[in-house]
Amino acid sequence: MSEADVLTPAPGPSGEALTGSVGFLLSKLGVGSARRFAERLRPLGIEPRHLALLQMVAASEGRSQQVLGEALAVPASRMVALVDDLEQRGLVERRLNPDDRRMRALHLTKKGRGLLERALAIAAEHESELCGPLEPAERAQFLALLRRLAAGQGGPLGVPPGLGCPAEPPREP
Amino acid sequence: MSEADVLTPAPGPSGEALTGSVGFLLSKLGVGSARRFAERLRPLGIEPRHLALLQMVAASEGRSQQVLGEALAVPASRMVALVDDLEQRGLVERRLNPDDRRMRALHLTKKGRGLLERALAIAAEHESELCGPLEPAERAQFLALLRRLAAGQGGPLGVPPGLGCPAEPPREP
DNA sequence: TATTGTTATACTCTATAACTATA
DNA sequence: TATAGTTATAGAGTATAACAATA
Repeated sequence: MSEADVLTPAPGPSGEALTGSVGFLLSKLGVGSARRFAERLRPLGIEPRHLALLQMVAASEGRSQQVLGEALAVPASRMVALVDDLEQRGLVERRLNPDDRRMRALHLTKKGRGLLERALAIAAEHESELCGPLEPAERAQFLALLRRLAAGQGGPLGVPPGLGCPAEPPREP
Repeated sequence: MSEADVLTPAPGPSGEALTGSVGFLLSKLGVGSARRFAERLRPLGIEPRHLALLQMVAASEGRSQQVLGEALAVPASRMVALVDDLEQRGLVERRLNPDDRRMRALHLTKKGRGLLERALAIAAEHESELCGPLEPAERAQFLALLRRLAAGQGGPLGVPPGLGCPAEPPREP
């Protein structure tokens, strides 16, 4: 067959209209960043979704699964698996509430606290790498613009977006 | 039960460390933007992934499925379903290549061309809405910063990110 | 024998809705 | 009866690998 005719590396610019748009770049950068962050987190044995929950628990210890699930916009049945993961790794405890024994109050273990710290350090690293191409002033400006856009979208700010689909689509060849 | 104790609306700031980060906001904005874009596209009967393919076909008509699949980083078996969708809607044609009858050369139909134009108009609308909170100068600056970051990540620029997971997680209550 | 496109299988992830225990 | 949490079921979507036609 004629390689030059059919196997040309890439079929052209494919549409500057999209590849140069804010929406396209935002989506591409967001997905790429999330994927690399998940990879950085992997040595710790958790995924970004677990970190989101760990932070929630740390920020308001002793809450029930239901309350945290609502705050994270995660359905109850998924919360079970999420908390199971963290509990199996000894990062979080389910404590029975003596007043209402239907509820499980979530608490961080010492191990969980330590891991959360390490995870946040990794997040800071990731942030630096991500913003590497920008000067400090540009980085601050970029962050400010991102905040303006996020505010324009409405909705609760603290709710993570990625809980809807797997944090890192399997990539091993 | 004591509502004030357990049902407090949101368990606090939940971790400024993440919610204020570039990575978090990028991911959140990217996902949100993609979701709303998919909704805008729905009346046309296509999803963002179809638009990406339509653009590819338009940019280099007559290529084989395999070539386009590689350019979009989409595995062959998924290309089949993607092209099926577009063909069933009469937007794209599979033409047999007389020289090598294993290949299907992809061509846009007249209807496909018309729909592509409308979709691009919708994309422009979406872009304007997304950037609504920014002044024109800020918008240009923001786009420039996004491009710098995207360049820093390496990899082909035109490859869309969202083809890995469903463009719009089902949301009907 | 190698390659293009297709189909089939198995797997992962999710939400919905029963189910258990407490209230 | 209603609620917190759990489990079971079914559905969507994917990649891997077998397959058919053509080279």
